[in-house]
Amino acid sequence: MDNSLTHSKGVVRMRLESGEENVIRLRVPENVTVQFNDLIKGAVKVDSTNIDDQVLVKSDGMPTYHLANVVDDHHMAITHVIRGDEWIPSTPKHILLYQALGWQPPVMAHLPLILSPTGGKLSKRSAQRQGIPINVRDYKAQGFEPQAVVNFLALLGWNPGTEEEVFDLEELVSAFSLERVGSAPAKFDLDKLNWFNAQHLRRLKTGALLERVKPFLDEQGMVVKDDYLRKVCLLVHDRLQHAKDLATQFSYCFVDPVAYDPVGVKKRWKSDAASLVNEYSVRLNALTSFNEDTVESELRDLAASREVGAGRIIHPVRLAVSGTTAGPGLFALLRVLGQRTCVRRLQNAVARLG
RNA sequence: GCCGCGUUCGUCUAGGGGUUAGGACGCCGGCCUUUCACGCCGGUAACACGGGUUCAAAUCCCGUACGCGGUACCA
Repeated sequence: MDNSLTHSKGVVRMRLESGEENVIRLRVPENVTVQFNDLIKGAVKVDSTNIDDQVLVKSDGMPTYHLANVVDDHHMAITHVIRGDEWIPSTPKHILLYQALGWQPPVMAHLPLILSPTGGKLSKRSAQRQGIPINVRDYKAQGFEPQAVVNFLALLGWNPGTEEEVFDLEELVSAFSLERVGSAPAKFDLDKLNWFNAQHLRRLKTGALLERVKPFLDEQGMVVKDDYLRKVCLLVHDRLQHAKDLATQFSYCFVDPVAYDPVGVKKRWKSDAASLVNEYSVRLNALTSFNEDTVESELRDLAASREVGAGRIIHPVRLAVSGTTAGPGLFALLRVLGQRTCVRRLQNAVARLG
């Protein structure tokens, strides 16, 4: 020990006057129990022998966090300190400081930590390795709904006491209380976040969805008129999990398919496909009123006259028009794509798939 | 090492002396359907372990194990 307590006053004064560097520490009382009542953890007790004499003012004259924090909070009249679990060990130091300064400590609440899915705290590095966005910017870039992220995070450690779990911000604000925050750490679950995202996306009105989705279309260099985009949104709204899905998974709503899913081709493009699709395209082209009903009755009519099941035409047409085997109801899709586009794509597929 | 905080399905959690231990995500099956989603219905799966206390313990107490955090003139 080399401090002012271990030397005579004379020596201390001499060393001070000689300009020797020094720090100012908190003199932690010996053998007392420092206790505080945490709103989340309950009573936390620490023996003062486990607390070092904390540096309060560094040798360069700057206060340490511990001092600054306490002084700041007091002067700002802070009533509640709500922070992560990792601060629990320094809280007794702060309590001691409040006592030393003769101030009333604020209410303390220590939130459980968010852990990586593999355990351990969710650091930037561990998160990235597991495909978990870490910066708010990354959540935006990946098309996460702000409300979904907040909702998901809020339910990590807190629960409303009911079985409700999808909350928008306002609902959350009125439902939340520190009393219902648990004290065990929680692992980040990307699957569940994705689910929350889909829930929140579905709650969006079409107009709002439009705005969410546009940046991702821009990113892909897709220029789309609002009224067409609106129709597409109406068509696929329930099938989106992330805002960017429209520009990726449903890109065929905006550009002709560049390839046809090989598995789908094998399964659905039978020997009579080209002939059926070709004939359907001729019929569509001749339509004077192009809507869901007319494209459907043309198709069923064709199926009947060729004596095949409707599926024998529906599946190849879907493949021709979207390049995939999955998607919205075919007739609604055709209606949205429009007559010219449908005819063109059907012809292309006949030419390319034979 | 020492100090602290934790431990209910794989994950998020409800429940806190007597419950068929509830819900959600995921997964599996079914229904719907031209496909895939959505939706709906059903299934899978948990009280870390050992001692107490008690008529009765997932629930209260102690210990162990395990996990996490903190141990700076960082925040």
